[in-house]
Amino acid sequence: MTTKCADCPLRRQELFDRMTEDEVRVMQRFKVGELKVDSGTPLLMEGSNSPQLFTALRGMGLRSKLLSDGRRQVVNLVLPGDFIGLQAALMSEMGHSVEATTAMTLCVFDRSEFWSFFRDNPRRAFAISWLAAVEEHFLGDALTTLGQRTALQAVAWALIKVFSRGQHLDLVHKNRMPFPYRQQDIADALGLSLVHTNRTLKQLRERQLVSWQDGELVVIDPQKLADVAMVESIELVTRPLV
Amino acid sequence: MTTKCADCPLRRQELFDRMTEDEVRVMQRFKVGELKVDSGTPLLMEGSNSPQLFTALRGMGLRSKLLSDGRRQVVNLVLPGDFIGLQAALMSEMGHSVEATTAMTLCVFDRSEFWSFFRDNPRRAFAISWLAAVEEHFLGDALTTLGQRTALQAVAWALIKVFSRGQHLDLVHKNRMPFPYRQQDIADALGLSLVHTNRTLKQLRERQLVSWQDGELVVIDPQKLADVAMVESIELVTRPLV
DNA sequence: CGATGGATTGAGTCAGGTCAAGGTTTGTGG
DNA sequence: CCACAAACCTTGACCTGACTCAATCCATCG
Repeated sequence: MTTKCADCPLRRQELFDRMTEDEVRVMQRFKVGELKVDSGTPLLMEGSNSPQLFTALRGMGLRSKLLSDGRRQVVNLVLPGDFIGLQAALMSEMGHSVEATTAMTLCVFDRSEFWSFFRDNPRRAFAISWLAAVEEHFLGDALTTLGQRTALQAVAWALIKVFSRGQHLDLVHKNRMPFPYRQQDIADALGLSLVHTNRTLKQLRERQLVSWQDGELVVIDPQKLADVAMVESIELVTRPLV
Repeated sequence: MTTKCADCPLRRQELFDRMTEDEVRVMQRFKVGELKVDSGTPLLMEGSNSPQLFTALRGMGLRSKLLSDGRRQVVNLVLPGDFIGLQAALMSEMGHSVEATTAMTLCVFDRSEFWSFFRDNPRRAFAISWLAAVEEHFLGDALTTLGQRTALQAVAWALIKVFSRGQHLDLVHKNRMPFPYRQQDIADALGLSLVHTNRTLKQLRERQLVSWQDGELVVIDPQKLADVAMVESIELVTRPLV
């Protein structure tokens, strides 16, 4: 039994823009099913032209690129509400791979329907472009982190960033949120070695800013962490859900 | 006297997708004028909500973000055909600043017309989203460069990337293209210090791969340069022009 | 109970950073 | 036409943040 878009638990969160009933109907028609995958499952491959597009409903994942010599760059994390396959939909090739880090539930859309969906629903089309622009914005920030921040600032930046996303998704309870990634994932996201990432986390722990163990992230003082990260504002911007 | 979209010199280049006559008319209606600026002129500021959007017609520029302590990250270069202000159009705030490096000529569009333009012209809307996706793709590559490549590979990557863009724009003649940036710009783009960028360029020069002086970039052996950069393919993907 | 995947820590090295000093070119005012 | 300044490029010397290599520890699991 798949979740009806009308009953979508995500749409209720304040993070996501309100949708008209019409839009909900349109989404429901576009949605062809639901997919449940185990942790570790690859969802899309870099360079592939997937026939399916997804929206993460439950669970977490990550987007990454592989270099020919095996080095890996984690491009972003995937959290509930994230649209997966935008590049495949618009261009026709993914620029990165996506895999499930935890078990995930995904809404499935049919890529072949994408163009008519886009053409006939300008408001939804705009929402999709909006998502692309947000991702571009995020990647600009990430680039700045890798290029300009020190390891300490970078790790702090990454953690405050996910934590803030977690807050908006109601994943945070009493400063705690589930964070099922490995240190290697964060290292690969920040262009740091595993060892140095580990030492840097230790430093943040000793400074009483964060602790991260057993898949749980605890941010003791978000503001102080943001200061270390040199992040100016952590404001809520509502976003469309697709 | 402004350039008519019908006579747009860019549209003729094979890099850009063909447009229907109807699309050209629509673009012409959306275009409100032309802007000429001197080198060094700021075009859009990070965080601003510009009333104007642009397409670069002639000249080069760059996109950058500033950190609160003055460090700068160059996010991308701006070459003819690039759309400027996408983020302002879709979200309502730029994630980076844009400035002219050389004198530039820009097509000017009215942001307040953007939504109706987007709504009434799904094919053009799709083209815009396509551009956003391409930018996202590029930024993923750039992130991988900063995160995983060595300084030598990174500089090689940056140079082969612009050179390849230059080729598609007919800026290259006999392996030479205009390249009006400062070494500091490239350093800021790659998260390297100026000094190290300079030494790295020297190495590439000594290896007979590239030379760059007096605002002119000469790539002696593109394939070898791509090898150093660990770039697999440098293929032509046509793109829409807005 | 050994095997496997992750986290942690120590020791030594190096890629890339910082500091500092010229060199060149271009533009400007006297 | 020259002197001076400003902007950029280049090189040397030295330093350090982050990397690599290598153990060790700890859970989980078949």
